[in-house]
Order: sequence, then C-alpha cells, then structure tokens
Amino acid sequence: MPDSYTLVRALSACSQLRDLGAGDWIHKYVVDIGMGRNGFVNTSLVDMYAKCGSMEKARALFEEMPEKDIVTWGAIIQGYAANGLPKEALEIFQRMQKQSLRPDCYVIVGVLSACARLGALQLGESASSMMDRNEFLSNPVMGTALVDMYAKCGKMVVAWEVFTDMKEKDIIIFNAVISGLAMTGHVKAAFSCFGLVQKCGLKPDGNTFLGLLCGCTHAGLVDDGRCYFYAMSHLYCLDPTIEHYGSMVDLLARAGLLDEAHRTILSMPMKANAIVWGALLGGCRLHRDTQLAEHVLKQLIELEPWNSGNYVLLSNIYSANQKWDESENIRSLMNKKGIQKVRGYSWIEIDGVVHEFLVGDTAHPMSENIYAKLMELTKELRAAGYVPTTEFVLFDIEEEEKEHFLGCHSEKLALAFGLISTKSNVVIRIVKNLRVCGDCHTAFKLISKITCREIIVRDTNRFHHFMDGSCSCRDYW
DNA sequence: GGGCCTGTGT
Repeated sequence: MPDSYTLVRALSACSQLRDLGAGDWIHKYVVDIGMGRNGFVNTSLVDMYAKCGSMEKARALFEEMPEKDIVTWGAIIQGYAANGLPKEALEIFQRMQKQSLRPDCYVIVGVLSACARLGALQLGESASSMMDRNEFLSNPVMGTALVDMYAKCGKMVVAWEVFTDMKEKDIIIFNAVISGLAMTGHVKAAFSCFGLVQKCGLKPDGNTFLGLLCGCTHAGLVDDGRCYFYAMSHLYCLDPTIEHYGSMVDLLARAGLLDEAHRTILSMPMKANAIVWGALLGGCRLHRDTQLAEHVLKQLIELEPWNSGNYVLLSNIYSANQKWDESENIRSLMNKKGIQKVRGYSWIEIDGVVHEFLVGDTAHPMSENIYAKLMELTKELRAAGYVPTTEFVLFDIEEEEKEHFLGCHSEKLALAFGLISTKSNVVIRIVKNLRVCGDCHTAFKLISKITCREIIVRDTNRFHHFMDGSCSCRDYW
C-alpha cells in the first residue's frame, strides 16, 4: 500500500504534468484506501487541482478539509492568483486572517501577485508589512513579487527602491523591473537596466526581451525594437517565440508600418495566433486601414469563431463601405452561433476593498450617488467643450452600446465612485480588463483637469496617467 | 523522506 509520502510524490507529478485525469484517479484512490484525512495528502490534492486549472475542485476539497495549516492556505491562495482569479485569492486571505493565522512567505507571495493583477496597492502594502523587510530583500521570489506589485500599481519609484536594495538579483527580478519600467513609460531606464543585466554577468532570457520590446512599443521606438529583436537571436542565441513576433508586429503596426507588420506575420516560422493578428488589427484601427482590417478579421474569425468582437468589427466595416448584405450576413451568423460579447469591467480599491463595475452597472450599493456624480461630470465636461466622440465608430466594439449607456462604461463608473469616495488630494487608481475606450480616454483627460485629480488607469497593456488635462501615453496606445 | 512562491506579447 502506498503511504502518504508516496501519494504526495505521485500528486506532485500530476501537478507538474497538469494531468487532471491521473490526479482525479489518485483522489478517488486516496478516499478508497482511507487516506482522505491526511493533511499532507489533502494539501497536495488542492495544489494538484489548482495546477491543473480546476479551482472548483480545489476549492471543494479545501472547504471539506477539517484542519488546514498554513501550507494549505498558501496552496489555495496561490492557486487562485495563478489562475487569474485574484479577487478570490484575496477573499481567502482575508478569511485566513480572521482565524488569526500568521501568513508565511508563500502566502504573501500569492497575495502580492493577486494585488498586482488587481492594482490593489493598499492591500499589497498592508500584506507586505506583515513580513520583515529583510525577508523581501534576501529572498528573490518575495522581492520579485513585491517589485511586480509596486510596478503594476504604478508605484515604479518604490518598485525600483526595493529592486536596488535586493541583496542578490537574479534574471527574474531584473525582468520584473524591466517590464515594470517599460509599462510605466520609463523606456530609457529599461534599456539601462538591460545594460545592468550584462554588467552583473546574468544571461538575459526570452522574457527580458519581451519586456524591452514592450517598452519599445509603448514609446514607439521602432528602430530600438528592431535592434533588440535582431540581437536576441543573433547575439544571445535565443529563438524568438510567438510572443516576440507578436510584440514586433504590435510595435510595427502601431507605428503605422502596417505592411511590414503584415509581412512579419507571413514570415513567422510558426502559425500566427489570434494575438498576433489582433496586434495587426490594432494597427489598422489606429491608422484607419479598413481594407487590411477586413483581411485580418477574416483570419481572426477563423481562428477564434467564438469571439464576438471580430464579427462586430467586420460587420461595421462592411456597413461603412455600403456592403449592406455582407454586413447583415455577419450579424446573422453571429446570432445563429449564439455568440456573446465580452463585457468590459473595471476595478477600484477604496480603503482596502476592491469594487467591481460592469458597463451600465447599477448593482453597486452607491449606484445612485455614482450616477448623480456622472451627470454632474457630464455637464462640466460639456461646459469645457467636450463632445462625445464618434470617431472610433468603425473600430470600437462598444460603440453601439454607447447610445444606451451614454457615459456609463465601467471605467467611468469606477472613476465617479472614486471621486465621491476619496478626499480631493487622493490619486485615483483604476484597473480595466479591456483597452480603455477612446471616448473615456478623452473624457478622463478633461476630468483630471476639471477636478484637479491625478487618475491612473491600468488597462490590458499599459498605464494611463492622467494629470492636468493630458495623459502619459500621449494618446499613443 | 513529504505538501504551497516571483517575471512573460493583444
């Protein structure tokens, strides 16, 4: 009969292989042989389910466990954080604290990673204060989690301080700080940091170059991007992955070099995925090339037939070109397939609580006050000469909803809530799951001026730091 | 002799 040691090792193998079938089988077996109450085995099972991406099963087992120790809590928290469910990770963490359990460094790492995704600065800071600062500075994993949390929350200066104080720096923490600098617009600093990597005798890896390319993209530095892309394979013997190609396509397409971007896709040694084509589509949008966009969208519909956005955009383009029949065909194809749209949502953290908003959301307890604030803002915006823009019609999926949800995109709701819930000198931080919409971007710039507030919005790929009527992205995103 | 940790393109 296997003992608990054997079972733990076998489950660890399942975790590493992401083999849910084998893991399930062992779970049943564990119960059959009466080992279902062993803490080590149960924690291994929780971790196995988490690693296999089945958080429902991990959670069910976790809830059944009569005795959970700190490792069990760490496994479930980390599981939620790693599976893109940061809110759940924080909820479990708060439950853990109510039981007066002291977090260990594994728990803290999971919590910081969740806070980074949510942009929850206050929670991240209070979690990190539960540990001795030296723990962060001497443990590269913890240090990296902290640096990443600060960077993703827009506190790049603090992230940098932690980074410089680290006793030992490995390539992973360098990557975290390089991509942090890139995301927050400190591109030259990211480049210098790459110099430091070599000075420290470290070997850059693929992620180092992803960070650098990402920085080039945000700053529109096409030549630098081409250089790094060339250097990575020719000087550092790293094979570019599809992620690197995607980044290059993005860089070229944003800069208006649509042809070169398209040729890059066609020359890739691997089959292009939806992300790569999506980067080219973004360029078509930015530079208003509907002809190429039509071609790209056809590729995208083939690659991801369930994605509503592609159908909507293609049908918009057909309408704009008076191809009414084709436009209608696309719409009915979409209906026939029962395709649902992805909805945009935004988060804002107020006093350690993360609030979530959907487009046109009225579920929030403060909803009435939020909409009143929005009305007030809209009036002030109009007075300041703002006209809701229809310029993005062709390329904005959310456009057709705009009439019904005038001014009610999730980021605007989060902003209105932030404005009424904080003192006038507090910086407002919002996180969005999609790109910030063009109209909201214009409105936010003006709102930052009217209200004299700093507003930081992190969308899917970059920071928008609004201050005194302008944005750090210089309208290039 | 055992179980939980960081970065990563749209």
